[in-house]
Amino acid sequence: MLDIKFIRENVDIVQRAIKNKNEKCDLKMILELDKKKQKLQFDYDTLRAEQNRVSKQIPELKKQNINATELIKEMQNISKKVKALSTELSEVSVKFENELLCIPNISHKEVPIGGESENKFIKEWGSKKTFTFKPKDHLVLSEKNDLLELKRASKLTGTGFVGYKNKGALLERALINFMLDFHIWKHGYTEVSLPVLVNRKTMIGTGQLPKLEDDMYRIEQDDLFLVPTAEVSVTNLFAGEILPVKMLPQKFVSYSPCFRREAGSYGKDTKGLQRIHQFNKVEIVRFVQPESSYQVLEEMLKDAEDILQALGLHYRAMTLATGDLSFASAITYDLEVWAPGAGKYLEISSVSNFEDFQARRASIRYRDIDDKVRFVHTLNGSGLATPRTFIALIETYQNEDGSVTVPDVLVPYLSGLKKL
RNA sequence: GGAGAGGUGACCGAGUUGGUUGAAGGUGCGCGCCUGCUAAGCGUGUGUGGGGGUUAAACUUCACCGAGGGUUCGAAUCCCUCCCUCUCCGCCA
Repeated sequence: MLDIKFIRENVDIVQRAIKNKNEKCDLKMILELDKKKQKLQFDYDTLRAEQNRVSKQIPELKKQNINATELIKEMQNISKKVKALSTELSEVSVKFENELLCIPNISHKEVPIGGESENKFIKEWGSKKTFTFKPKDHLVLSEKNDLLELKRASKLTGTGFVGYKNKGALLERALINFMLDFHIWKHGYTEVSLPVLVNRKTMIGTGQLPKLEDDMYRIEQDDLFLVPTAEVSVTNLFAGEILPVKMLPQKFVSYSPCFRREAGSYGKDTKGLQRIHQFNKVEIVRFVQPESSYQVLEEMLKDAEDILQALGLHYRAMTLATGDLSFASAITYDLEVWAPGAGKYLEISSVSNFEDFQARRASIRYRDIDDKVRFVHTLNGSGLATPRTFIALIETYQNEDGSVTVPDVLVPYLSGLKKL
């Protein structure tokens, strides 16, 4: 959420930000609602002050045995007016708040403007592996080694739901543990394991709602949502709190299943593990003071990169252009891992700085050394999602006979198994 | 799911015949003093958000005692709905 004061004073900037992110919000209406709300608030306050003042006199009069029925009668009118104003005010306020929640975050000045084609290359690590044979894709390799349970899993739920099996299940579990351990012991994150079912307020806090309701799985009976990422539960951990400054920074790593309806993306990258409705991910989240968030963003990018490097997977890093940037993010780096069998890069991690956008929505603040209360900055990054890591890994480490060599760092996590 | 208890400021905890209680008291924390030692004492200050006001403060006003409604001239206090926590029972892993 943006600060309404900022919006009032920077209408052009906000308008441009909306356009750059291809959002549709009626900024003009929001400003009108804002004005209307302010006026109503003023009228209400004035009348209430009067009401409070007189109401205090009544017990005084009674004490002195003076008849107050006249005065009370008078006040009945004011009471009615107060009620009417209050109703109107809360109606306008609700409308205003709802509209305000639909304004996206403003992108950082270094973010390229435009659609996906404007995503900017930052760097790459390693190089596309060369093979003496034609590399197979993950579907063929999985079939050959009995790693996945695709058809039967979709029987259970539907298309877009997958199962891991045999050494494939082992490998996926190994990846999760390896990544968790890496972030905990090498990067100093604290692990949290939180509910994957969250309420509406929580989903609003991180910015999934109201905009993306159609992309979320919802349990209608209880009005709960399945999280699309652990970011949601972890970021909202401090919702509504004012943290003492000594509690900052906080760095969390959390493994969770993620649920995404992927509404409107049917037919795109649907093969195997590429785009699925449920997958596992290890997520890193940080709460920091504003002045350090951009330095921390770089650190987090490196944290995600470290995993790929440890696994020996070639990747490149991109800065997402405004049109590709998520609603709540100010800047996002995407890591794209090379999948030799598929012959393309797969988005495997997003590392984002939300600045105070989520903190405002979820009201996550801290008391600074000067005793002022300020919003924290929140950041998160995938570190990493397992399905595409799985793809890149088996495609990269495949042998001509279709077997897969386990990279050294994962061997201990596979109980010494060196080949799939 | 059934029965009961409860949700007040950073924390603990008063406040239920509605009215100087935005909230006693305590703890913690800030500042000052005293004293000097493994600490204590004394004084003083200490919520958030919105509006007005100021160069900035001061000051002023409104709202907030789980959330939302209602009753009333007036509600933390009464009524209704919902949420959450705890205890016991049942059920299930």
